[in-house]
Amino acid sequence: MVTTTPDAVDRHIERWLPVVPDLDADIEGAVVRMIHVTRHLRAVKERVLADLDLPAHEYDTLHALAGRGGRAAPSELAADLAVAPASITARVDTLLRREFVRRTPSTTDRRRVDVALTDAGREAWRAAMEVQGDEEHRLLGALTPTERRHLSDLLRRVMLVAAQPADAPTTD
Amino acid sequence: MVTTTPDAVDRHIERWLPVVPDLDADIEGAVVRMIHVTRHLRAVKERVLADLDLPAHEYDTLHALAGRGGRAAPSELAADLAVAPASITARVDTLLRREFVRRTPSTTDRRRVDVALTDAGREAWRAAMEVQGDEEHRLLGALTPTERRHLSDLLRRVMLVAAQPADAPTTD
DNA sequence: GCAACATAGTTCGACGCCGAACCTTTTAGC
DNA sequence: GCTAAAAGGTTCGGCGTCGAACTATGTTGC
Repeated sequence: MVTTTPDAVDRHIERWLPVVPDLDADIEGAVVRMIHVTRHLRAVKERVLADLDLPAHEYDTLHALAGRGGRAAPSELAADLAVAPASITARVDTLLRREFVRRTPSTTDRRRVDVALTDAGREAWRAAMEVQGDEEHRLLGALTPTERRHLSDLLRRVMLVAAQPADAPTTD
Repeated sequence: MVTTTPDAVDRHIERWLPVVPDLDADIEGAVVRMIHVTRHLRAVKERVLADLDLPAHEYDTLHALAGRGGRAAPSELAADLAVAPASITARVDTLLRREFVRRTPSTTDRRRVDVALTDAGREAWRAAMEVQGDEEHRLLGALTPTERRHLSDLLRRVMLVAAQPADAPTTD
């Protein structure tokens, strides 16, 4: 007996159960659904930002920059975005061409470089922010506030395990 | 008062609240955690499969193939993997080089092509299957079976909204 | 001081992905 | 039958990502 309509993942699991009998429907279901939801959000974001001529990865970079008050080192952006340093170089290059960002060498430590949001960059970010997150609200709107809290809490506990190395002692 | 240890996402939200005051901590928290967990799983999978000299995307392709009984059309794989048809051509090309797969033109409809798992391919898939999913179990092991069911159910409801177009009437 | 090492960023080469154009075969219309 | 449209795959060109090698600057130990 099912209290809700089956979704694509229920069908996915049903299809796989015969070939992998020892499949935990809840584990597989949760994982596959997280993958689908994140992929969906990314796709919608990409579509929505297309109207502003702003690829998602450029928006992400502006966002990370804004999160640090509008100026940061490439290495900081790389860490915040969980991306290779080489990618930051490339992203900043293209943001430079659109004048969304300035790249100035540090005077105190001449290895360092400072990446700073221009007014145009901050404006583009703000405009994208407006429309951004709407889809997240729509999706999570399927749940009540209490359920959302619950979901967030469950995921936090999963996160904490993820942050621990696989062979660490379980500190129950 | 917090019943669990704060995680990286709690810190993320705390850092962003000042700059985006109308931020729903539970929505943002759930979304960002899903993104982190899926990214983590992908990274671990990549590392684990590296021992078998099997990039994740090749494993995924073998997996999709196995899910269809060992033979499928490129277009079916593209649909199952949510990937462009051109990518399938490339993936099958490299799997061919490793003899994990056979590509035979259909005799009945000569536009069609049949991609089939070889014994070596099925064996590689099985070996990867063994180690695959361990990390999923470890992460979700942070929850009790009941909580996992609950998590999966909450995510299903989110999925169902995602599958609906944004402007569809909410069929409460 | 100076040699050895560490750190910050960039350049380079290779890879996977995608959309668009393309080729071939099949199906539909008449 | 024959032409027009549709369908299945592949090729092509461009882009983003990454790891590794490289350059330039700082730091440390003696």
